[in-house]
Amino acid sequence: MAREKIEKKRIANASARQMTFSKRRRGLFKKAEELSILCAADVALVVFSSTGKLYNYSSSSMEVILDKYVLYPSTIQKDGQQILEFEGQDPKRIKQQFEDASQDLREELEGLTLKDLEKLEEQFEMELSCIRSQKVEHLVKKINELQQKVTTYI
Amino acid sequence: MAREKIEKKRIANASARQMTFSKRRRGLFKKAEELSILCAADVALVVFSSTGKLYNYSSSSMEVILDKYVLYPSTIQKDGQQILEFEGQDPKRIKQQFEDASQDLREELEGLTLKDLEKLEEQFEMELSCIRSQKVEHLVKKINELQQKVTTYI
DNA sequence: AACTATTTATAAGA
DNA sequence: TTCTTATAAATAGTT
Repeated sequence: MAREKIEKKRIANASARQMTFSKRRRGLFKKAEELSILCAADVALVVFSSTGKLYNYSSSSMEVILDKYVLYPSTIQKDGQQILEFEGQDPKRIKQQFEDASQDLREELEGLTLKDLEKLEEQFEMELSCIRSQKVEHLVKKINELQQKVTTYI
Repeated sequence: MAREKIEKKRIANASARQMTFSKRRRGLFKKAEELSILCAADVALVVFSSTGKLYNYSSSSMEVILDKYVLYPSTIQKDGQQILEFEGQDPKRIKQQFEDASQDLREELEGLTLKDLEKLEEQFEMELSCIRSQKVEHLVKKINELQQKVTTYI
């Protein structure tokens, strides 16, 4: 896309290839970021140069996106550990996921020591309180909205 | 990059956002493929639309690239989803893992409805009680073992 | 690292 | 949704 059109195949000259890589890599990462911002998409991009150097971008947490990829319904389901994925899903499916997760959890709990169990318990309590505060926040928001409506119509 | 320049922020209108997503996604994937071919680079691209649909591209095997990413020397190994594997691990690391998981959870909770939150709460309570009963069972077992020892040595 | 002639991508309109 | 087209952006080769 410039002085001349180039063929869609590996650039033979190594230094030209390196230069093109450097320019196009920047372009690609910029486009990835723009897509994620403009369209509220979640984007993960991993690039290894031909010399093995890593470049990566992710609009949120790389781990979260890659986990989401791995656990995507049509993607091969290799491990059953994911218990936090339920965005925009059918409630029945969420329920099933939780039941599966519970089953997995029970199985995983078998081998743990008491100390492990106590740590886990503490952790779950933290997550529960996290959910509860979110719930409260949600309710507060709703109440404020109603309040707003009421004040508007008085 | 067309009739008008657009601001680098989330497109407010949903259908315009969808249209832009569709166009730019195609563009991004094309650029990713070009980079991999022209520059002999290994590229993995994962995109989730705001509606949760997955699009992905990889110049070779997605799994191989992602593994390479995870195992890359300087990549921070946070492992947010692996919350049940901590036997023999550094307590600080476990703590960090849990904090990361909580953070992820908080982020994921943002978009949920009250009903979703209530279901989640219920679920976490179930899992918590599951852990607790496991803990009790563990203690009972330990007590029985001690009892056994005591009876043996009397 | 900068420049610039072209090619590409794409926002808005049809 | 697909096509068209004016304009913005990316970039290949050059300096």
